[in-house]
Amino acid sequence: MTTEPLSRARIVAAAIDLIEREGADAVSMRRIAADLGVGVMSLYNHVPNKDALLNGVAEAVLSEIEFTDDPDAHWTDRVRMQARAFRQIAHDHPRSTMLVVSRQLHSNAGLLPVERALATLRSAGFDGIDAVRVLRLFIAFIVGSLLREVGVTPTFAPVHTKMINAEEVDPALFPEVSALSSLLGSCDHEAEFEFGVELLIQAIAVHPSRREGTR
Amino acid sequence: MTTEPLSRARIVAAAIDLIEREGADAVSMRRIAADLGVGVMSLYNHVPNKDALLNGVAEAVLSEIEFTDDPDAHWTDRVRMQARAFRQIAHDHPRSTMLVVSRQLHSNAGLLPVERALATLRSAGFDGIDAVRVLRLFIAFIVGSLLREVGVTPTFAPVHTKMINAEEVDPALFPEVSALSSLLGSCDHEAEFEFGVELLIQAIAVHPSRREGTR
DNA sequence: GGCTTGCACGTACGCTGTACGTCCGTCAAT
DNA sequence: ATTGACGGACGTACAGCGTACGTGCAAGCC
Repeated sequence: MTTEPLSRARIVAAAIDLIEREGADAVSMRRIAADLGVGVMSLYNHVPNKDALLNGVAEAVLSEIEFTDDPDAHWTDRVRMQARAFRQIAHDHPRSTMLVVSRQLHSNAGLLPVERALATLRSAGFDGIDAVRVLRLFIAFIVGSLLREVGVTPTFAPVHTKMINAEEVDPALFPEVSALSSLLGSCDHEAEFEFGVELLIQAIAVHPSRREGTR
Repeated sequence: MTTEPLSRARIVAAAIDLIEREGADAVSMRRIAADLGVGVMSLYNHVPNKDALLNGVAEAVLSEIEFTDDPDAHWTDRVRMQARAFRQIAHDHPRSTMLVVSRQLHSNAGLLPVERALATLRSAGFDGIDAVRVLRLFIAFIVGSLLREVGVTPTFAPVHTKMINAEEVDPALFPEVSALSSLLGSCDHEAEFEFGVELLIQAIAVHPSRREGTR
C-alpha cells in the first residue's frame, strides 16, 4: 500500500470532511492530522497556518458552485439560476457554508460567481453602478438566508426543531409572536428562499434605473 | 474603595468592552477575569459557561435596539425606521454585532423586535403567513448586509481597504469585474443599505398578497 | 455558638495553535 | 561512488484555552 503523499488539497478535503461530520468547532490541526494518519506538524509543510487552511476550505467550497449559465436565456431566469446555484452549496456542504459566509476571501476564488452575476445584470440593462448595487443586494439576501438556513440546524435535517417555544411566550407582551408562533417555529427554507428571489427579481425588473428592452 | 460585587451584568459588560476593543478572538474567560480584577473561576458563579456568556452578550446588544415606533405613521415609514434601528446596533457595537448575527438565540431577548415588525406588517395589510414571510426576507437582507458591513472591516473604519485588487484581476478572464473593480473595491454601506430597504419596501408595497387601503 | 449557604479563589487536566530542531529519503554535483 | 543540499515528515515544547473540583472565608439564620 503506497500512501499518497500529503498535499494541500488532501488536507483541505480532510478538513471539509471533518467539518461536515462534526462541525466547525471540531476542527483542529491535531484532529485533521489524525484523520489523515499523519503527524501534526507535517500539515504545516503545505499550509502556513490554520487560518489559511480555513480560507482554503472556503475557496474549495465556493469553487464547487456549478453555473450552467445560458447567455441566451432571459435575464430573470439567469438570475434565478445563479441564486439557486449559490444556495446549492448550502445543501452540498451545509456546515462548511458557514465558513464561506462568515469569512471574506481576499483571493480570486470567489470572483467567477461575481463575474457571471455582473455580466447577467449588465445584459439585463443595468449600468455598472446599479449592477454592483443590485448584486450586493442579492448577496446580502442570499448570505442572510443561508445563515438562517444553516445556522438554525447544524445537522441540516429537513425537519427543524422549533426556535420559539409557544408556551414560553407571554401573549400579553407579544401578541403577534404568540399568535404566529407555529409559523415562526417552522420554516420551509426552500419556499422562503424562492419567495425572496422572486420578489427581488420582480423588484429590480421594474426598477427605474434599468434600461428596458434588453435580454 | 468598596469593590462592587461581581454580577452577570458586569461580566457581560466587560465582555462587550473587550470585544469592541480587541475583537471577538480576544475573548477568553481568563482575559475577562483579568480585566475585572478577579479570579477566573469566580466568573462561573454568575455564568454557567463561555457559550452562555456570549449569548448574554448577544442578548444585551440586541436589547439595546431603540424603537421609536409610531403606530400612527405610515407602515412604510415604520418599516424603514425599524430596519434602521436594527442596523444602528452595528454602529454602536460593530464587533459584537457579528456575535448577534452568527448566533441564534433561544431566549426571548430577541422577541421584541420580532413583535414590533409583525405588528407593523399586519397593519400594512399582510396576513400572518405573509407577514412572517416578509419579515424573514427583511431579516435575511439586514443580516447579510450587516455581515458584509462589519465582517469586511473588523475595525469598522469609515474608509475601507479594497477587497479586490484591480491589478491582480485578469481582464480577459473577468472583464466585468475588472471594469468595475473600482466600484467593487469601495462600498458606501449606508447608501447600499438604504437602496436595499427602499427596494424591498417598494416590492412588498405592490405585492399581491397585501390587502390595500390599510395604514 | 453552631450551621448552612454562597461566593471568590487556586490548582489541575486535557485541549488548542504553532515555533523549533531533528531525522531521513531523494537527487545533483563532484 | 561519495558528498552535500534539500524538502518533507515528525516529536517535543510552550503558552494559552475552558472548566471540573476542592478549599476557605464571610454573612445570615437557628
